[in-house]
Amino acid sequence: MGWMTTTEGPARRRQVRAERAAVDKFEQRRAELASSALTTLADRGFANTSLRDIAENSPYSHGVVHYYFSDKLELMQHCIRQYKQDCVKHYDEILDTATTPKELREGFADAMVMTLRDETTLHRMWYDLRNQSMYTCELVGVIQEIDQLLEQMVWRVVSRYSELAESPSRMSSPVAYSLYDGLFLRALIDYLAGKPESAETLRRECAGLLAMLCP
Amino acid sequence: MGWMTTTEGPARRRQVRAERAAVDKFEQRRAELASSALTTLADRGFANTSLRDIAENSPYSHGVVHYYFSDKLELMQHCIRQYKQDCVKHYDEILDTATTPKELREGFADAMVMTLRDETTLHRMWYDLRNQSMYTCELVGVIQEIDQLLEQMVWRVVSRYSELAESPSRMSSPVAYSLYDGLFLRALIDYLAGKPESAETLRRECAGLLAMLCP
DNA sequence: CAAAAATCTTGTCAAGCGTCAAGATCTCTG
DNA sequence: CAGAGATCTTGACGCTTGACAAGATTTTTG
Repeated sequence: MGWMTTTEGPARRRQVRAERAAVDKFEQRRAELASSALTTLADRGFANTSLRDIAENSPYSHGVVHYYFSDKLELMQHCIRQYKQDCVKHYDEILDTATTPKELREGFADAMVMTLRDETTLHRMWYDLRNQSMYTCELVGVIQEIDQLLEQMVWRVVSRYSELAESPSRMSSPVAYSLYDGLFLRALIDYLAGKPESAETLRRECAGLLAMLCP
Repeated sequence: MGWMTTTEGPARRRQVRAERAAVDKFEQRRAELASSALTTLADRGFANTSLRDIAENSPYSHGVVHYYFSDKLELMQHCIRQYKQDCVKHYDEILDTATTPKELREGFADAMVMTLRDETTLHRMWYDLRNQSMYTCELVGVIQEIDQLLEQMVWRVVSRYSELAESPSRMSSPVAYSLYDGLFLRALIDYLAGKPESAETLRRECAGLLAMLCP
């Protein structure tokens, strides 16, 4: 046994390494294209994004898309999964650092406002894709994954707040998420409609809602 | 003076009537097309609806659209305004009939559930169009009109509830609307994803939120 | 280094889009 | 009823789309 048998000589090992490298490269290209797609989707919207647009925002030509993805839909799915990985990063560290209800309340509200300001178009895209999933059943699965992730994030905040405030939450996890989602979506729409003050409004509302959920 | 001068003889009056009839007919055709457009948008979505699709759901051929509308966008705008007229009808009568907090709470929750069940695709379309308005600034105006209408409707319910419960509301009008919108949108997504039980969940949540807003 | 495999570019295809214009058809007017 | 005007159909246009295939180019293999 061990790693030096007749069937696993140096040649074989080299081949394995090569295969792994090839796979990695393949996945890396897919990631690259998906990233270009995210950029494009963010500023042009699902309805107005063509595969050529996406390729133009990448180092490659339009034909390459079909080399790495079978379909426009498959690209979209990969796209959304990729978005998912970054979308709740900031929030968890707030949970760890906050030690008082007030701190958590304001930290969370801050984070929401930052998200609104710094990732405006990215979240516009999220809502656009989620809407698409109401028409395109192939997207339902991936969208649900992210929705779940976001719900869990909100719930971690709410239940931690409940701990710190020593008061039980008055709402279930899905409801808490729906409410915060409603607030954020409204703020986003207003923000994009040319009302920058909606950011500060969102801050107050987020903090207020948290206080309301655990009186 | 009066209506029988030399310039306003029978001929003139007939002409006026004809003109009015022509105008009415013109407006009626626009309404007819807008209605077909609403049907089409509701089941195919903004991204997948062409002017030919719309014409196919109408008694006319595709060319006629450009006889009554200068533009696809103008049709959309007319469309949305038309949707607006029906979208909050049911709710006001609940306000008039309810005499106790419980009655209002359950009446309102009922109405929301009915809307979810009976006008599923129509409201999917509403969210689709509202999303489009984040990319297409020509739509912002009309969308805001409806958003305002919906907000006012929610606010009438909340403040009436506050009266009946003899307890001041803890939330502003925009916040109340955002929260209910969040609940409804979530229920709609789940409902369309094949979870009919989300209707009953929505009922409980709507009633619960009202109770929470005015403790 | 040469053959083979992987990767990328380019050009093409049919289909569908919004828009428009010419002319058929219907309706009203004098 | 004849002519005029309003209304509607039909077919066409230039363009974009997702998809694909043939071949150029690069990378890997023996």
